[in-house]
Amino acid sequence: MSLTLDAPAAITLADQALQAIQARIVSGELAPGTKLSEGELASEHGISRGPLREAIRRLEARRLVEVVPNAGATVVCLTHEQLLAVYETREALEGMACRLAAQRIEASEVAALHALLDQHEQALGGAAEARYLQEEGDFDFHYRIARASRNEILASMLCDDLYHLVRMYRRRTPGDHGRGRQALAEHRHIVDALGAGDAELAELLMRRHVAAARYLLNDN
Amino acid sequence: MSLTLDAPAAITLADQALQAIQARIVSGELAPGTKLSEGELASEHGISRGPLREAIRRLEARRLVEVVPNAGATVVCLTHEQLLAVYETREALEGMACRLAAQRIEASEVAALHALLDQHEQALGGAAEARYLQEEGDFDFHYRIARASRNEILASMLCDDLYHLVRMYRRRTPGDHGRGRQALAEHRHIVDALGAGDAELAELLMRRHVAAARYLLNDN
DNA sequence: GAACTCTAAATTGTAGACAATATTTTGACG
DNA sequence: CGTCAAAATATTGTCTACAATTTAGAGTTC
Repeated sequence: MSLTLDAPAAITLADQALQAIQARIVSGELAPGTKLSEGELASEHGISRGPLREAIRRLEARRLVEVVPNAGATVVCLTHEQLLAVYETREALEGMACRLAAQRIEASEVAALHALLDQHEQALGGAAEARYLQEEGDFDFHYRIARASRNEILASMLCDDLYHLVRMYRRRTPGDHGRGRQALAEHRHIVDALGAGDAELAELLMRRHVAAARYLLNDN
Repeated sequence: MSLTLDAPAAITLADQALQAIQARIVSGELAPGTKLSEGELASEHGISRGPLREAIRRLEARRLVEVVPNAGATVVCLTHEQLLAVYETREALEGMACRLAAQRIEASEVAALHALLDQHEQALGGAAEARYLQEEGDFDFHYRIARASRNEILASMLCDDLYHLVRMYRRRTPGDHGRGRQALAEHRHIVDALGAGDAELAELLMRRHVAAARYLLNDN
């Protein structure tokens, strides 16, 4: 189960560097605020500065790094307000994605979503390590709905830009103790709305779902 | 009156090339589907291939060009479905921007928006050439609301990505004969909702406004 | 005459060297 | 001792050259 929405088989060195560095940022190995030296990173990845610069600029476009001309790049360091802004944007985009998905999703995809939620339900009672898989499963859920919108631009903005930021900061927020069950119930209602083709309801439920996650950001 | 949301004073050659090529694409000089040869463009702009490649990749991130590894870049050529997708995404983002703006906009900004609309009203009866200014004025209106959302990510997605695509394809769609007055009326209602701090209504009106523009895409 | 193959030209990907700018260190002065 | 200034260092921006891949075309074969 690939979580990264059909990652294009990295052909060029810049592509490989992009994916490698992005993974290091999202995993936390390269913490927010870390300076990214071109020479250092290039030798670490065994490539020249040319392709590495290209990777850095693409990470900048994805909002994972910030580049100051003549001064270099640093891993993005979001303020609380900026993280709220990410969730506000998510709410708008995921809401629309869910609305469109309700109109365009296939029955087989709805069935697959229900199966995914069954899986989550079983993992919910499980051990502590199941928590990690559950978190990733949550992203899988949202990825699938983004794709089901049949809107490539919308899906790309969510999957290529915002989700990486959310993952990056999720491990830093305490939150969701006992929210697993609640989130699962919300997911189930969303899939029901998708299956019924109720676009209005699907959008409403998704927006509430994302908003609920946003409210948790304030309790820390 | 700068329409490009605080364009950072182009310091680096790559920045200058980005803005120059972007202008050529949006204006139609570089038509959709045009092959962008690195060597050719580099000599045209009097720079080396290095900075030019960087400009190309940033245009790719803004969805104005498409790059195929080892094959080169072409100016993006949207299908009708993809253009609809742009408007669907706009509806989601501008709706949320308008909702947030209603909560955060300052009285002086509301007054400035009314003044802008007064200007449009006068230009409406005017000559044919006023049409052009009116079109640009429409973008100015939307830019200001995006900024008033106080959400940098949301504003950047609209101003840096989507609006360029919309401008690029607006000149190709026949549409809005006599829609000027209607659009102006919608704008006025939106500003009224902003001034009243009615977030729900502001979002609803903006979404309808964008949706109305989208429907026009089908009549050609 | 159409289709395939192989060669040659052109274009993109990458590496390394140099120039320009920022940062750090060192020293002097108040 | 702290602060400012200037040189030394390090880092980024840019250019040129080379390698790898794709594309165009000539030639051949069926």
